[in-house]
Amino acid sequence: MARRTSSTPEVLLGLLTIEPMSGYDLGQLIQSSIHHVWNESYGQIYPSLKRLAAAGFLACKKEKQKGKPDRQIYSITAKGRERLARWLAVDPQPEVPRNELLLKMFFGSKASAPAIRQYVERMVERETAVLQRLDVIDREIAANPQYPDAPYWKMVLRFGQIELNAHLCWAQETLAALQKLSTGKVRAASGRKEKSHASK
Amino acid sequence: MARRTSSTPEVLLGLLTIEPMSGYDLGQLIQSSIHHVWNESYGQIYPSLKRLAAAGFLACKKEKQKGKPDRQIYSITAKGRERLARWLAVDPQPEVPRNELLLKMFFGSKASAPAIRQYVERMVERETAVLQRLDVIDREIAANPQYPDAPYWKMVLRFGQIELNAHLCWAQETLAALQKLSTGKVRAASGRKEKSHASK
DNA sequence: AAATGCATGTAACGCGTTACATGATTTT
DNA sequence: AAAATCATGTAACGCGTTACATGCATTT
Repeated sequence: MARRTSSTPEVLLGLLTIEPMSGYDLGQLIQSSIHHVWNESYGQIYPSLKRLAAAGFLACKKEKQKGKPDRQIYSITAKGRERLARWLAVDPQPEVPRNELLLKMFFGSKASAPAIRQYVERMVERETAVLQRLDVIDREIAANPQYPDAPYWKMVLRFGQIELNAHLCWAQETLAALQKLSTGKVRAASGRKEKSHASK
Repeated sequence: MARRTSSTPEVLLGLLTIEPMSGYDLGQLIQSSIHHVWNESYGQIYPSLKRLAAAGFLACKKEKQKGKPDRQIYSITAKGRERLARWLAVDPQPEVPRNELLLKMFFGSKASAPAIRQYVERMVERETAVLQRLDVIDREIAANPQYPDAPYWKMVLRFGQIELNAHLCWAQETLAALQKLSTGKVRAASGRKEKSHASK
């Protein structure tokens, strides 16, 4: 019966080791830091925080604001740190791969040649943009060496840079192969026409 | 309210363009072909096939077997091919990234140094093994050039090879960085001890 | 005698996104 | 006047895995 496998509570615990924050802050921080590695929506964040606080992994202080609703500021407890440590001691499990681009390419002969080329070109656009964003993050990390996790953040960042560059290499190779494939087909077709009387 | 985004029906339609098959066959085929790109469990496959057949995207023939239960052989219909083509004409959407290894590394300072090294070493073991499996698949594709999708299968395969090699490069770099980080810490700690009287 | 494989399927459950609700403040 | 931002939260729904059920045949 589908035992729990989600890391959502641990992400929140981990980010709250940086400093106490509200659910809204956590959502913002996820967007600006680990967005390329992990994602959480508010629909997950708020209920998770409540459960974690109820179980004693987090403490919650209400911060009153004029006009705006109260901010619920959560901070990690000793119990929460223990849970985070237990989770970090377990080897990370590989994700189930789900790559829609590759899936569609796998059925390439059923798609149009321009459509497939566009799959790859769009991917190049997307990932080139991400690479540029990683450069910005790189400078942010370099500017904040006071955080004890900074060297690890750098390693995570390097993963993204190396992987995305590899993807771009693949894209170049693939666009060339697609080109060859379509010209090859055209030539074979016109060749068949020209000497169709000689076939078989 | 969470409109449908799953590609499960289309995977099944796509694989059934190769040849008519049963749900069990499809499960086996997924394991042996696109397992590194996409995954489906029987709990998804069987109900999906039923729905697709009920909607006219697939036809179903019962094949009686002695002893064993009947095999339900599904084949794609013209309507099914249209649906597949419509799906292939839409640009693939990038997946939401969820990489537990990188997530745990992000919180590296809260984990033990040996644990983190092990994250990376285990990944190297896993992905090295996958690279070898891809080599086997490579030879299988080369031995079966009669399938019209074979050139595309090769491109998908190349993606895996290039990406995994990039991961292994990152792993080398990261293991070296982790080494430096821990020796640096040890030196700083022993340095502090030796001239603690001089500190601050 | 017990375990594994073939082959089909259903039920339960956890996960995660999206949509919606609220309400004040600030910006356009 | 309308839209966006801050800030919190809930409800509905689809997705996907796991566990279970069945039953015969073959293997250990």
